[in-house]
Amino acid sequence: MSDPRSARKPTLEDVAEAAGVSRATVSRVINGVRNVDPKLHAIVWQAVDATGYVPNRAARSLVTRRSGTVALVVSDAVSHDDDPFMRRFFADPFFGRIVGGVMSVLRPKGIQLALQIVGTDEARTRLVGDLGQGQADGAVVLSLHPDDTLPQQLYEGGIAAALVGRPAQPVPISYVDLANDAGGVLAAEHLIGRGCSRLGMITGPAHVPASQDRLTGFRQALARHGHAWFPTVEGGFTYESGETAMLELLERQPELDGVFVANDVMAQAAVMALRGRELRVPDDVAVVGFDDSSAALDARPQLTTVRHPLEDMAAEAARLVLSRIDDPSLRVESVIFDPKLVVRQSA
Amino acid sequence: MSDPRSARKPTLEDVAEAAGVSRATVSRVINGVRNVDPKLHAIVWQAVDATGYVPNRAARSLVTRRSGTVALVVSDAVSHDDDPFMRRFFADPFFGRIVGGVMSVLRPKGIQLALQIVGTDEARTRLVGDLGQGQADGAVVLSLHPDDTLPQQLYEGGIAAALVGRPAQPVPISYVDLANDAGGVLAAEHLIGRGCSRLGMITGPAHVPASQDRLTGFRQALARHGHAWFPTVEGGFTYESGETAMLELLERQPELDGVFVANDVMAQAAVMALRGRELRVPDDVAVVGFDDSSAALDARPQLTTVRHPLEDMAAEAARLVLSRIDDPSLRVESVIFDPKLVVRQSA
DNA sequence: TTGTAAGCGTTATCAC
DNA sequence: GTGATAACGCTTACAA
Repeated sequence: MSDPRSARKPTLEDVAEAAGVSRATVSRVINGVRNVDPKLHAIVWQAVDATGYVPNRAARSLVTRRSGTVALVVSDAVSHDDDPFMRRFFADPFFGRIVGGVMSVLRPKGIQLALQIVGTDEARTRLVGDLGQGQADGAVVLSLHPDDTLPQQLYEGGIAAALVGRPAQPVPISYVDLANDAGGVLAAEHLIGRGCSRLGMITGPAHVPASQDRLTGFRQALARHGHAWFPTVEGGFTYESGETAMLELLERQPELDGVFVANDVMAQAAVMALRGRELRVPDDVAVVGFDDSSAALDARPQLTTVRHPLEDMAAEAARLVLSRIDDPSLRVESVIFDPKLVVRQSA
Repeated sequence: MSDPRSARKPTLEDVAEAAGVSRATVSRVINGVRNVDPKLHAIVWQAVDATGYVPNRAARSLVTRRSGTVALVVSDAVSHDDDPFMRRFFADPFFGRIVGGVMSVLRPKGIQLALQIVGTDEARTRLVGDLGQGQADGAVVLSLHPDDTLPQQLYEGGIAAALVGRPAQPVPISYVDLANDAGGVLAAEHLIGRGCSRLGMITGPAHVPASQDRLTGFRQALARHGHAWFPTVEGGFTYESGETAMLELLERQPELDGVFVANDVMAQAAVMALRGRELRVPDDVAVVGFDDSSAALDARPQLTTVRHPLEDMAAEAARLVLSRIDDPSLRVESVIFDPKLVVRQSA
């Protein structure tokens, strides 16, 4: 074959000719439509092979009105291109784990994943238009901002979509989420179970619903055990903030013997801060993290933590989108995952 | 608007009617072709607005033979769906940083990013076919395995592509890479400059070209300064392996006063291991990492490290692909980035 | 069971 | 400068 770029790519017509049948028959064979003579079946596939035919997606979706693509949309408040937040976001395992989860269900079905980042209202509106036009058949959505309007717009646009994480505002769109409060309960029970009595918590940012829920669950479980009050310090899910928060918590409650930290990265930092204060983990202070990320494994001692099954959740979100594409009349659905406690060495 | 899903989407024809012009004129206006009466220009855009028209990508690319999509291909040796390696890969910031870099150049141009994972030879062959057919106009490729055949296949298929990282086998395809050896030199000079004389290195996996280059650079620089030999231990780029390697290195050279570690994660582990041995960093042993990842910032003391500008490199790879799409006759090009030393506290 | 032919929504080549 | 009109490659009634 000469220059493959200039060479005209074989079409259905070419295959048909090579097989001595009509274009329609070839199409049927390729798409696995029944009512085709088994003999032709073989002949056609042979011709496909001989010609090196590959279906043209554009032509196909033009008529089927299906793109065979699902979009993974990251919707953020403000993100010009070199937005430091987005830089951090992409570098965070959170993003990759979701991609991996979504891929695990899309790939076997031969469905494409198209990545979309929308930071402005204009971009959001355009996205909904593009999706409505069929650029993708549906979307798995990561809505990063509490008052993001995208979920509502997707609903109004009639787009098949599923959110990863409960929407801050109630919207008739399917979503998957983690029972974050149950995670808080798990942490509390474990800490109390091992005899801790002077507890504290390093929370995530107050405006993040998941943070709130973790705190709520932790608080309620402690209350059930008679701990009406405990000190909390708000962190920002970063290592730095975890370190600072731990130190502040220690100041507020020097007798501390157990901490629940809203994510592993901060927990890892907390452990280091405690060691810096000559406090042994878990003997003097027990630490429970959240996520079961690599930070939990990389901490010394390794972190006892609450497992956040992000990959599974993202995969389920993809499944929700797919089933809704198949049958748009399906009712809105939410799937809540239960967190599990992973006991290691820090508590 | 009734049910947006069933509603027929407006086409060029509808806009044309609303504007009182022909389909062709509307097309011209939308695509910014000159030779259009400025008055009509305004009228048409108004009609577009009024009708809520959004161009149909499939129809457009059917005729233009352009998909407006670039693929980000991850080519791995063996990856069935729940392959633990891929799980780790996606959770690693490496992946996300590349996505971010690629997106930063694609997004402003309105080009889609389609993610593709190919783990088997069959998948690779199909991918090349799909790309040849125009599923995407080009590809940014992450080839994870030393004897990956994909680069060669892409070349033979005449696909516009650029690799992130030098291909293990020489192939006439553009790529971007980091001068890893120069990074090794930087580390050596710095360590020697601060007076270290009993040095060692924790390398990456031997089969990874980048690992080799970092070692080579480090070795050559040391040789220039009269250090003919130094102990090395091979790690696997993981925290765990960094910890083990550090301990072994210490056993081989108890007098160690400086280490170069091939990535930050292992360096972070090394620092912890040293502290566990009651050795102060950097006073007793200086540590230089590689990557300037979040692990460098999260380590205590924070890591002096060699910056790996992954985002910039990925962005450049995207640019190479784009220019090659524009002009397929462009010659193969490689862009090598220079690493920089980031001095913090560990050395 | 197979073939014929009518679109799908654009862009691009012509005349006008 | 603008408007018909012919592709682009495929799926899918409808006929045979």
